[in-house]
Amino acid sequence: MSNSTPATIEDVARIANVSIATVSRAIHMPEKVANSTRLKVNQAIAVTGYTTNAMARSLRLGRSNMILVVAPDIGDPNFSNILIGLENEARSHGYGILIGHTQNDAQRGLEYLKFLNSNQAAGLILFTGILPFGHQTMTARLPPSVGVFEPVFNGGIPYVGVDDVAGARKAVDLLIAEGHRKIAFIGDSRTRLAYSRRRMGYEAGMDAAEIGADLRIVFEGDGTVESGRLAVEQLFMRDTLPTAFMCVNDQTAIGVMIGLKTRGYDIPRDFSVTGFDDVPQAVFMTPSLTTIRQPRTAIGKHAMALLLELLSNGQPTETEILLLPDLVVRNSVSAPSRVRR
Amino acid sequence: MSNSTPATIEDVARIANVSIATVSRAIHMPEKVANSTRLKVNQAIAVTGYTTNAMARSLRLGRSNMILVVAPDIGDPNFSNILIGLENEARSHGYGILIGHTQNDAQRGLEYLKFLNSNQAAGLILFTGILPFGHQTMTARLPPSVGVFEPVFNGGIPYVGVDDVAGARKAVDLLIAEGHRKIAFIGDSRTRLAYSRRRMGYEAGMDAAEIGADLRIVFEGDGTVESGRLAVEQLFMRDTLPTAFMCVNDQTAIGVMIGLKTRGYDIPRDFSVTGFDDVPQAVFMTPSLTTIRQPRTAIGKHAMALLLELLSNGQPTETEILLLPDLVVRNSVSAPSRVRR
DNA sequence: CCATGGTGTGTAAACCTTTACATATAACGT
DNA sequence: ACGTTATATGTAAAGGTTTACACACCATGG
Repeated sequence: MSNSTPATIEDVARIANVSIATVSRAIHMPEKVANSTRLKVNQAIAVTGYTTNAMARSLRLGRSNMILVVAPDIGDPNFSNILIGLENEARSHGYGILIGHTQNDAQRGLEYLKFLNSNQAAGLILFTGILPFGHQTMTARLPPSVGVFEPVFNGGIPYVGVDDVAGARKAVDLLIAEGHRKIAFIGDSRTRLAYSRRRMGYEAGMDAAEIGADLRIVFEGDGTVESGRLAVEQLFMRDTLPTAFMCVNDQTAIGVMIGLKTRGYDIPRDFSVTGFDDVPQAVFMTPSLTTIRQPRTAIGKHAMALLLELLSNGQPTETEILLLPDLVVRNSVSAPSRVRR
Repeated sequence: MSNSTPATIEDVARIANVSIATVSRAIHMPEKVANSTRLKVNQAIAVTGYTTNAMARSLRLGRSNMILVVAPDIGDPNFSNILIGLENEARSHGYGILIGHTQNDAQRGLEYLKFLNSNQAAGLILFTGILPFGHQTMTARLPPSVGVFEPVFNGGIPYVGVDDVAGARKAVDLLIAEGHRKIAFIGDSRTRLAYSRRRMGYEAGMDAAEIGADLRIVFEGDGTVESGRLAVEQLFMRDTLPTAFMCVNDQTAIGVMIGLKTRGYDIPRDFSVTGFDDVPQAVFMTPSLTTIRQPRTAIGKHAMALLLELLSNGQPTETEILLLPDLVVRNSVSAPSRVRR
């Protein structure tokens, strides 16, 4: 029972008085063994406390039951919730999850490539738009892979993300519904494709409301808190000001709010602000931030489901799954005040 | 080269014209093989792109090179940074990290126990004070293990944490140095041992300043935002109020600040507030929160180093490592105002 | 009664390493 | 020259599992 070495399939076979092949079958193809035998085997398993040695199994099968998740930054607030979705889905199908984070370092990426090459992972989930494997990327033999959030640069890898255009549209539509016309978009078209798409949502919303280019203000930031603050500074130097700031993400929105508060303005009385992502601190801001919530757990779940399908079928059913994010209304948006500047 | 199946040690042996044993030795005990041979082998490895099959290796060696990290909540802001420390240290010693989160569910815990029993992990890092393996805990055969943050209930498992007493002492000393005498401690003696220790730091600081029991106020909360808010409500109903709130963690401090702001008070002019942990949103509060920062990455690094030592030595050098946390001074503390209430 | 087929089980090979042991060669001291 | 020792390499077993193949048995249909 509490022996020093774990029980093997052979121990079970001896006790159940069958061959090891039968034990293996009783476990993995129960319908192939007689009821009476299956019973004996199960009892023997209970007695010995046997659990199958995953290493031996993986070796024999030529594939592991582990899936590698590679992310540039584990600390990213998006990450942990997506991970929950990934993990739940994986576990319910007998897979485990292995996490690697590259910190955008090609050297570290290579280690994961080696890891993959040594067959230690059956599949790969990528949290970055570019393969983190340095210059060997092109020749790399990858296991079935799925991208999260962004299409992976090297074609042929399906991905699961969020419909950024539709999400951004929800934000701009809210502002317009509240009566705003002159709405600034504080964006970032360089770092992430998702950010460009959010801009598209903004433009589409403005188009739909037939708000002309003269009332549109687009500030190119870089998605950081500081860039939001900077945007406010810059816009204040110009002549015309918006009544609302639609920000490409929550970080930027936080920066905008800091900038506005520093200048003594009240949000949302003087200016409305929206974000995107719903990071954890969004709810703790004063005022709490109206934003677009990433369906993080769902993204994880879908990504893993897609990967598992890939692992069994070999062919992806879909090459792109976009989930619809929700608008979270909090206190940073109101109707524009009549008396303004 | 880009074959369908990965190269094995046999391929390398054939090309280098040596036996597989020599290849294995050239890799793992280079000093045991002649220079010329080593060269041939290395070339052959380069040609074939060989990487050793981790599963076969683990099977033969009877242990894996993976370490399981079990945490109740991956989303915990403390988690990701500790993970970075764990991961860096592990990787530099040839180990990989596997993450499991139990969501405090015994069923899930059992799955990890099975996982451990099947030898898939060489060691275990526990992020919880209790073994998450349900009632089987007592009989469980565990691999070398290290706790993080808290001593693990089942004795004999060394742990790495933070010196909560000293950390709390820093907070109370700051308040006293600013001139506060009547300092309330909003605590939680039930859920985590760490929280009791912080209380001890508070008492020690008050003792050292010779502040009597009549000026000490202790409110028992439960470490949540809501309990902080509640504490304010309750204390306002009593006669005497403190000039400063020392909170057992940042969540509680956030609640206290919300409570005070709701009543129209200004922080830190009317009341000073301190937290503990330095969660990410602490810096985004208005005012930003003065708190005690957990040395998260260092905790991870030390925990893993201790585990690796256990894995090689078998015996822990130390049974408890306490790291000293830093005081982070922000804007939620000032001298008590003369005119009050 | 025999041919056929289905069902349940066993035998043994294969997956890829590592390493104890054996062996071959070289170096050295006498 | 020969025994002794050190050095370098090879042979083969072992680790725990899965599964193709073979086999035994029984039922069915003619």
